[in-house]
Amino acid sequence: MKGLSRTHYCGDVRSEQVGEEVTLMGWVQRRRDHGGVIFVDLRDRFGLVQVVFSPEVSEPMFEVANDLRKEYVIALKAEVRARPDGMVNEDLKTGEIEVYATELHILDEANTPPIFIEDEINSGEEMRLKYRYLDLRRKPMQDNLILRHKVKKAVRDYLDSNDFLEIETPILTKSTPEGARDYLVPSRVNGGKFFALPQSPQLFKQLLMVSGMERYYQITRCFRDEDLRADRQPEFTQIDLEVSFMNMDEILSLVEGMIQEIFVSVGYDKPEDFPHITYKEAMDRFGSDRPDMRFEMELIDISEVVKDSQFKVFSGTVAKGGQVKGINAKGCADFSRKNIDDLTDYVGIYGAKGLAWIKVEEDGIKSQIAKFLSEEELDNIVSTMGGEAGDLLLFVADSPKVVAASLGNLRLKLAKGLELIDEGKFEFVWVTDFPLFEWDEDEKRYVSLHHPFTMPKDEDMDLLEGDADKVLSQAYDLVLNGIEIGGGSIRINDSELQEKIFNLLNMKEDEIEEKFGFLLEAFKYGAPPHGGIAFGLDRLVMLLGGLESIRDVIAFPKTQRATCLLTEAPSFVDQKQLEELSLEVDIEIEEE
RNA sequence: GGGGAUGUGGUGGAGUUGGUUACCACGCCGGCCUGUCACGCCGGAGGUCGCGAGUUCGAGUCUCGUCAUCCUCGCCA
Repeated sequence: MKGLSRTHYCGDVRSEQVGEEVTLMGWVQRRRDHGGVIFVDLRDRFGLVQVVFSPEVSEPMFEVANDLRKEYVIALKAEVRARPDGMVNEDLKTGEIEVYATELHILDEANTPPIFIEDEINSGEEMRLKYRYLDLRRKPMQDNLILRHKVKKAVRDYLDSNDFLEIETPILTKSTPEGARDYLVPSRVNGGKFFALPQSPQLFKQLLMVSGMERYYQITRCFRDEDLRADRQPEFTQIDLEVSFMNMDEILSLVEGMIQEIFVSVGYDKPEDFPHITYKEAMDRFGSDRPDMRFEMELIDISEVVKDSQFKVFSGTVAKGGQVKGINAKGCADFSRKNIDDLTDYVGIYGAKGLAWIKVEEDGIKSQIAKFLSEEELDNIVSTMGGEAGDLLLFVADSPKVVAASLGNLRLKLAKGLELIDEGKFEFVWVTDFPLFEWDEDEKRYVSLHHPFTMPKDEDMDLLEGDADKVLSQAYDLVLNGIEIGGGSIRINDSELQEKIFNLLNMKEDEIEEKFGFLLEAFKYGAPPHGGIAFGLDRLVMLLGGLESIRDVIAFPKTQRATCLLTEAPSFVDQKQLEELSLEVDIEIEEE
């Protein structure tokens, strides 16, 4: 660094330093050449400061300043001066001063960057990902990573003060059945065998409870080889924790404290309300197990009202065990045919075969289904739906699953379109009382809704014999603004009950022994009651930052095809590497 | 695996019913300028229109295929 030693960050120079000599380092944001004087905005992580180069100070230095271009890395000595009258820049934290360069060194030249280093996004995401290191020079991206850091620090401070220990668990671990597809890692030493990257540290954290660690946490990477979304990456970060000797309510209030600490530490109001809703109620009222509580527009069941109607689409669906539900789009009676057709297409994505509508207008009802319904039935429907003049009532008749998915998502779409959502608001809700099992039609067996280590509710234990699909679990999800940010459960700590659950999942004795024998064995040596939860750090930071995608809070995220545009991973490997790993690749490798 | 959107100089976009030399902004290069801060002014360079076929006298534009990025259904214990 040409023997210089940095004395200040660019963004930190203030009027107090007027008259002092400072040594600054950073990147050239912009150069303004006025012939006789050159201004350079110098940028580092902490801000911008205006540097003035004058030939009167040093002719050779001025010549060097002439060669400066965007993103050159420079070091300089300069005198801090107050700006002349009327020259103060209100938009800059350092706007009251400028620094007069006395010595200038170019530490590294720079090619013209392919994307602009500006606060506003001026490039497509493909460019931003390919040149991620440049995208990360932009202040909004730096702010996102700073926010992420603050959240992690708040988590560590809070959990540390509550006697939690941060303990690492293996990244190379064992493939498990159930759940998401594993990322596999071949073992060279044990040819033909594979490690799996963890989908979560679930089994290890339970073993740590058997070890008597009592309170464990870890901010750790998890891997799932499934298709990506705006809020799903193949590797993502969990705030994972587990405690012994706490019941569900105690765990929930413990983590509510953590959430409060996080919010306060990043400058938001402390959230106070963490209401509870059961899974069933969430599905009934919102058509989702992660309801967005920032607005109303709940789903209303009209099955009883229409079950005997002449309109076969409604009555027939009810007769077959389906349901008819609707939502009331307040004030939307002026929607055009085209609008409604679009909404019909939209619910089609979720399997709905149609979307019935009723417009409630001053002079009566307008509806494509009015002719199939009696006046009394129509009146009944409108009053059940709370319909008033100006409202648009929208209905789906189908299986409960399709009704929930289509109306639940329609509710969200309408709310966004009608701007019913206060974007500055944070609304939490705990979803509890999840079913323990779900019937898998493809595999013709029960699968765990949460995971196989989840404790059934005490009062449902006897239902395990014969009525397994009715058993509720001691599982809980924390939902924020319609996004699941955390989920956990009280775990089974009894090897006999655990074996019974495995059996209900139709797992064979030898499979249980091979996959989970070590866990069942561990539970025979005194396992404390325990439970825990894992938060999706990326999603949480995304929400706190008011962002649309977790890619914006991950330094080097993957594309939707699960590739890295920067490193071009994944890639083919040498034949020699494959041979060492006892692997053969069964696809044509295209010539470069 | 399915549905949808997008792809045009370095970047972001426009490009009509298929028809002269593909346009604009920013950026870049050169010149001028001692108070700018998205500096200004003058001049200049820079394009296989993602890729491959097809239709046509003629394709950025139409058709088919393919690749990439994004949104999404399935999937995600």
